[in-house]
Amino acid sequence: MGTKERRQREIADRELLFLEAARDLIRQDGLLNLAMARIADRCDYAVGTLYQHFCSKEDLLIALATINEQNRLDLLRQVMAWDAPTRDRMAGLAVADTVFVRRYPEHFRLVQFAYTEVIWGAASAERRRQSLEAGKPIGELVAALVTEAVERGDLEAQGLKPNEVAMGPWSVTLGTHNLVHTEGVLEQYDIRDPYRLMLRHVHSMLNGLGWKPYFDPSDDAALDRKIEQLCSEVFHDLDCG
Amino acid sequence: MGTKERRQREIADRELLFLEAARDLIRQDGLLNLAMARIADRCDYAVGTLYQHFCSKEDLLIALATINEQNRLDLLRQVMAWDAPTRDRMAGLAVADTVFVRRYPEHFRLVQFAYTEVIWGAASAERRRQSLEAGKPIGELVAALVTEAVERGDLEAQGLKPNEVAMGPWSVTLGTHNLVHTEGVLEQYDIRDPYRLMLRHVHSMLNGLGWKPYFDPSDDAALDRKIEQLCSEVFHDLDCG
DNA sequence: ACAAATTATGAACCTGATTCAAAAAATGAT
DNA sequence: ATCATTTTTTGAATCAGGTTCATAATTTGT
Repeated sequence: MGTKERRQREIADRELLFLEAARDLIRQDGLLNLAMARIADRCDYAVGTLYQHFCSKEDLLIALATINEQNRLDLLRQVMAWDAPTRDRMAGLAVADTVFVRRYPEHFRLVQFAYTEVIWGAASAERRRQSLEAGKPIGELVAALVTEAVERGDLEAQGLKPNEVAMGPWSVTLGTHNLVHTEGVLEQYDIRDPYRLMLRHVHSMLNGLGWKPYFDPSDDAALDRKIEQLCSEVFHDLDCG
Repeated sequence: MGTKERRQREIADRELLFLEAARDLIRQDGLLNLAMARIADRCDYAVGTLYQHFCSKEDLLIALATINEQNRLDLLRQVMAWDAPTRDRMAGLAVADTVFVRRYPEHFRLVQFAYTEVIWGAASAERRRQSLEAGKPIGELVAALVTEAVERGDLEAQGLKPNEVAMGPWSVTLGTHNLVHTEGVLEQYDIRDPYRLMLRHVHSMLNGLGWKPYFDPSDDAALDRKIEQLCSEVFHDLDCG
């Protein structure tokens, strides 16, 4: 009795269809102008059908952020599987984010909004659970890398748990994404290439954490080489700017 | 003819009244449940009057975030005026934020929301201008500190402009505030004292930037002493946790 | 004390999210 | 293939809350 399964698959496909339509609309008209009716329209379904999948607009936004995070996870996994020193992989995770931003320009803006009390709180409990669940592997990935670095002698944990160490670079990247998406700020402070700067600052922090081998953040050519290497060895097919 | 001035003052006072009511309501019922009618109610004014001050709800949110930032600026200025090495003052700025959070628990959550495309884009151009304007002194303050540090030989800029250096610690603190306000995340990664960790990571980054004198981030007692010192010498009257 | 100008009011309006009764489609037993 | 039953889809109606604006109240100037 494959009918039920087919149906199941169709439903899942439709959910994806809605989310992709939402993504398109956000890219096209901005998050500000996203309307449920328009998403349904674009997919030639009635709004009621859309509500069969998402119990509210907020719910849909969390769902969208969540599948994006899953795509991001794929990228991070590739970096993790890279045959390179722990430090290069750690820095590589930040590079992966810059690549991801090019592919999903709206993602971190959406994240900033979606994980706000207002949106998060209005999503369904189940959806929130899924979202947290989807985030778990990312945390584990980074924690595993920290653990490996400690084991290999590249890093001293100095009393911090892996997650606590990870929170350092994490806050740098998250903070940067935020600054990038806060209009007017970069212009005001005349910061031209925030993501390049992010990579430098990540390296400064890794240096500060004593994560070996030391890397000179002011060596632009070396940074270029690292990025180039990662892109050719890991992101074969992707736009590395 | 002081009548006009008095009137002016009354208007300004009322604006503050509205903003404080909004702040109270946010603390009480959450940003999610903030309603314009309720703000007006609580102040015993009609909604129309509220709209005489703020052309939209988003406008009000930006205004609230802006006056909060001005209060934050006061705190940061105190740190800047502290008679201490540049590095202590830099780290002190982060400590100031932790103090500020205790006083205005909703602020960074509000900021995260308000500076989102959706809210920012719906506020009036004038309000946005004011908000950027209000943020300027904070940037200048930090930039001035970086410049001073370079002049005193505490720090090598290594080709970065003051603002670009400042973006390092800035992203760490901003990122941390974000993590703190993203529900479920700290629990999931079992991070108990994010702001303490933030201070450690700020120090790691300052070490990584080569900002002298070196400070051992794993020395808990030393960190406590620094915090204690700042609180007694600068924040006499404030709750330093 | 009065006309003109300013300001405050809140019911009505409007937008867009959400619901739900009715219609359509799918299922499955005969 | 037919029909009763169940499931799914539909979109007009409802609802919530932000916003407007004609009217009322107040202030100002003479």
